[in-house]
Amino acid sequence: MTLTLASWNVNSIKARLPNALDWLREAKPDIVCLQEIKTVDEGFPRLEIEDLGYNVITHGQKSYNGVAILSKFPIEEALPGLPGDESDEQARYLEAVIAAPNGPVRVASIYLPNGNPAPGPKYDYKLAWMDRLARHAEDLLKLEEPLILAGDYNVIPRDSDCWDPEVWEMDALALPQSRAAFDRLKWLGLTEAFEQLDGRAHQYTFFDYQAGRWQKGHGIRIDHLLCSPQAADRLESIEIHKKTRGEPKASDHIPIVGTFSL
DNA sequence: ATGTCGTGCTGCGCACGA
Repeated sequence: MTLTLASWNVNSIKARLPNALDWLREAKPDIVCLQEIKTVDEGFPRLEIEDLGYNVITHGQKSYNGVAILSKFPIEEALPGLPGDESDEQARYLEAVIAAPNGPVRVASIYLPNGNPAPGPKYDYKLAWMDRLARHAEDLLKLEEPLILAGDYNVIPRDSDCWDPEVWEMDALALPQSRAAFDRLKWLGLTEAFEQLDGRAHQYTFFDYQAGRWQKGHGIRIDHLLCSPQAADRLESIEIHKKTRGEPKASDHIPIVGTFSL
């Protein structure tokens, strides 16, 4: 029995609906973590996606951000919002317990703040958010269950995860403090799926719309699956569905899909 | 230095975020 879990920043689910439906029909992932749905819950095209056999939960917001989880299996619990700051109004985190056939799997859809320009208040917010994520992940790891934190982390883990490190040197996605905060998640005991099973350089999940980045092959790898030991042990493959980026009206992000023997 | 998308209002072009 295998379980496939995907993460995809769709950059507006309404603008991306035809692309998303096509990809769901073709890739048939069991669980999908979506980011940047850019709509309130009521605006999410729930019926169209339910028609493909998914249960749907959303944590939406007007215009910006917003995350969702789609699951072919029942969703037992929905936990919107990252703990640790009651005053944070940005919809960037949605956690769920999913009743997979071989037992519960805990999943979170994560849209980590971009943080530019750095330094500045937006970068401070990014680092504070990452600190909250680490503290929450520490709690979740104590549960010792299969856990996958999937999303747009807005962190380029290594220089070889972009086409030109000099372009990104001063950027919030690649600054040493951002990488250190990402590393901290791994030191807690989370395994980054692509690094673990593939690890090749220059395998990108994002190509900016601007400056012909896609045409030039100038991308970055910023969408990641972070797995607890109970999930990492069961990780069988990891794939970046690059084809989606070449479709008309594509998202600037590409789905990343993990297969687990769970 | 710039490039392109998507959203929503100050609205039919602009500001903002990425």
